[in-house]
Amino acid sequence: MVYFYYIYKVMTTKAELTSQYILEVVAPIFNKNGYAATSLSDVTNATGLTKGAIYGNFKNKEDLAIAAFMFTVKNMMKRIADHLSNSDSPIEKLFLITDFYRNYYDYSKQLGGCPVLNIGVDANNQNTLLLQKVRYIIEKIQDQVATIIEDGIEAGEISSEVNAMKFAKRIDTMIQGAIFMTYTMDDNFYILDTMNMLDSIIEKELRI
Amino acid sequence: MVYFYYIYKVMTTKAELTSQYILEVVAPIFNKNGYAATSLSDVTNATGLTKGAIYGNFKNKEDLAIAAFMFTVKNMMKRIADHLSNSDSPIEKLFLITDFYRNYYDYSKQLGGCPVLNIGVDANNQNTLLLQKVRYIIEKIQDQVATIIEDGIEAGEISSEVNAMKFAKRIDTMIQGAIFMTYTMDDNFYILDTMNMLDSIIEKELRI
DNA sequence: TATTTAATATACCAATCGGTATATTTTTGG
DNA sequence: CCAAAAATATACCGATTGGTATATTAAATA
Repeated sequence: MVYFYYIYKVMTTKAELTSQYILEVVAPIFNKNGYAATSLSDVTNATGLTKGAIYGNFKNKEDLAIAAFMFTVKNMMKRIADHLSNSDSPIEKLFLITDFYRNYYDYSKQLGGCPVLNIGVDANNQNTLLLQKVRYIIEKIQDQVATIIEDGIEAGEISSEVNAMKFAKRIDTMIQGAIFMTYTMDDNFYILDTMNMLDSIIEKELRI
Repeated sequence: MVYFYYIYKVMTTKAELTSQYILEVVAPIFNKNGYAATSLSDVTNATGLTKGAIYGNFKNKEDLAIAAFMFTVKNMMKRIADHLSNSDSPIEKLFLITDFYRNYYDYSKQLGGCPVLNIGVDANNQNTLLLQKVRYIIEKIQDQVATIIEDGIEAGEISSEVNAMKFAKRIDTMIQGAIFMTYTMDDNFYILDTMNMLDSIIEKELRI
């Protein structure tokens, strides 16, 4: 069998290539179904591999689920970072965040839904390790938003009276609520309306 | 065995009494764990009953899960209705809603979490019947909030320029986001901060 | 190309899954 | 209190669960 050697050189082993492939295929399934509702048959059927291959690359089901969550989240956060690179202005970056989430319903469907929402709810009172990962990601996202706001204050774009972290948490909370409602009701109104609302809040309460 | 006959007269059959008992015990378990992660052993262990009793009162696992969800939601909505009866003023009722949710974290923990959030996420792409029930409840809640706003407009308490349904959806979206964040991060800040925010929005954008 | 090593497939494990047919017990109405 | 009916318990079903030990195959090295 022939591999892409330039990738192969970076990945070094075939198992790492297989691990990557497994995650690509399996991540949306775990994200969509949740941990308990995803069986190893689902995994082997979707990948076309056997249990031997799966357990050769991942310690157990939990290990695979965690890796799948991190895989999805890293892709998503890279995508957001790319989008935010479209402006150097902190306040414009905030508008780019709402802009990103206006297309989030279509985009996240490919991932099997919003990983933070789905795994956050699924792991609560179920899987401690997975829940820890979700919390870590939420904190990371909020830190990044808070940093943008602080940069905006330093740059003189945003009022210095704003509590950056508190505001970042508010933005995050409203976005997650909108995502939940849009998915549950299958209605993009919630995301679009919330992003409009957030834009006007940023305009009124943040901009100097 | 001796029953409470005054209840017994209302309930007529012993099976209905048992059904009620099963739901009381099982509803928090389904709400906490989700459908797939709740097994019939969980149900029989928690109730101290056997499969015969469970399947004598409910058609199957799905039927039981739906009944459990409706049981929790009806209790919750009665509780909200009771709380809102503390005022006759529509705008005061809106403040009573945020007031209710300020204590929601502690209260809903007894239920095994927020049923709308938990089952909404769990049933998405998994259980069609259950998802339909969740949607029905969300619409019902939003209709009730919209009616309060419309009553407020009629009573001259709320600006007539407000789109009642749109505003009700916004309130609902923000509350659900706050609940998700508070549960996932195990931090009541999100609910408390969001309720403060909602209060000031009601004050600024609704009150005449 | 031969040999070692890594990766995957196969076959199997006990335990548990949701569900059911039937036996037993409990409750009900006369 | 007794017979009929309702409700619950028991014992079982095939299928599937996550996981593993071992056999086989593919890949890397020399």
